Amino acid sequence: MNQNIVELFKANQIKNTTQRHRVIEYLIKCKEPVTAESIYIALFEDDAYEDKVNLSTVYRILDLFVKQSIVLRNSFGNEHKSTYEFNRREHKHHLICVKCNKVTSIKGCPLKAYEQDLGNQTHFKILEHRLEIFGVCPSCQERGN
Amino acid sequence: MNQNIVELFKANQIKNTTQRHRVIEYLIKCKEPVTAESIYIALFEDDAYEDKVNLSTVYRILDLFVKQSIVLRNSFGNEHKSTYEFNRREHKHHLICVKCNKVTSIKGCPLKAYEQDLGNQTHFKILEHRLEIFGVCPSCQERGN
DNA sequence: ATCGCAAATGCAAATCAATCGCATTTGCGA
DNA sequence: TCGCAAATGCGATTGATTTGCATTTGCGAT
Ligand SMILES: [Mn+2]
Ligand SMILES: [Mn+2]
Ligand SMILES: [Zn+2]
Ligand SMILES: [Zn+2]
Repeated sequence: MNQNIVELFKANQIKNTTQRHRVIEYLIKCKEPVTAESIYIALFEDDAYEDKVNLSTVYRILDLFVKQSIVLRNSFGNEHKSTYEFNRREHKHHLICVKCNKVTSIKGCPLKAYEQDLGNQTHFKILEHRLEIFGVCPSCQERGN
Repeated sequence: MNQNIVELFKANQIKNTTQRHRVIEYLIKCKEPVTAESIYIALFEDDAYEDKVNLSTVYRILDLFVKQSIVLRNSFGNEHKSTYEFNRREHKHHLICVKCNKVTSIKGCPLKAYEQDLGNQTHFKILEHRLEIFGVCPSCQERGN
């Protein structure tokens, strides 16, 4: 029973259930965004617990976490499935290899000034942005094609 | 029978069927990205033709157009459905109102230099990027909330 | 520590976008 | 005009996500 997670839930008024605990514990360990299905499988295969967490429950838990901004939901490229990642509260973007689909996080944002200008020009109140950059990763370049 | 479209198809070795003609004709008219379903409905309601185009056919036609780069496929935010737009061959981004979901196209790209740097740092071969900016449009700001 | 009960979960069925199999139709080169 | 590969219509299917409902569980109040 990870005490940091208990605190996190308390701070967000989230009831501390076994299932929620396991989901967020797993997401915190993940270095890159994962699908609901892959969370389900990972928890299923985790020998530390005997029970598996129902897939609908995984979805319901993720919805809750996203609503509370504990977790971020993405969907890259034109995939019609979502991926989820623990919200580490750092503004970042993603670099995606079009060959192997590997997702790399990149910190640092080149858009501060641009957003300012854009707000002035369009009279939108700019809130946030999403930037995905596509390319071929070093390994895939080596392998050719 | 729009002759420009006939030429466009010929140039891309696409057989000129009634259904394809109607789909691209409609997309060319659209100012913003639309879903497959909304194309289907628009064609269905178009009094200029008696027949409707089957939804599967709309999807197949869109896949073909996307493969040929005549049409671009997007999916905004965390929507798990795609939108399509005629490829006007201009690099652009989208500004999306988080209240009314209106999508506005914005031309001009602030990322040229950044992509260069990023390629050098990560050794990825950078190919393209997708930038979506979220905010509140002027009308929604007026209406308050 | 126990109780009560609203909230959370499990399971199966439903939904929604997108895709597919197959019988029928159609565009287009010969 | 003909022949036929390619395209379409239509119904069934898939894959991701959501929902209804009966059962279980966490946790505040006793
Ligand atoms: Mn940024
Ligand atoms: Mn750009
Ligand atoms: Zn790669
Ligand atoms: Zn708006």
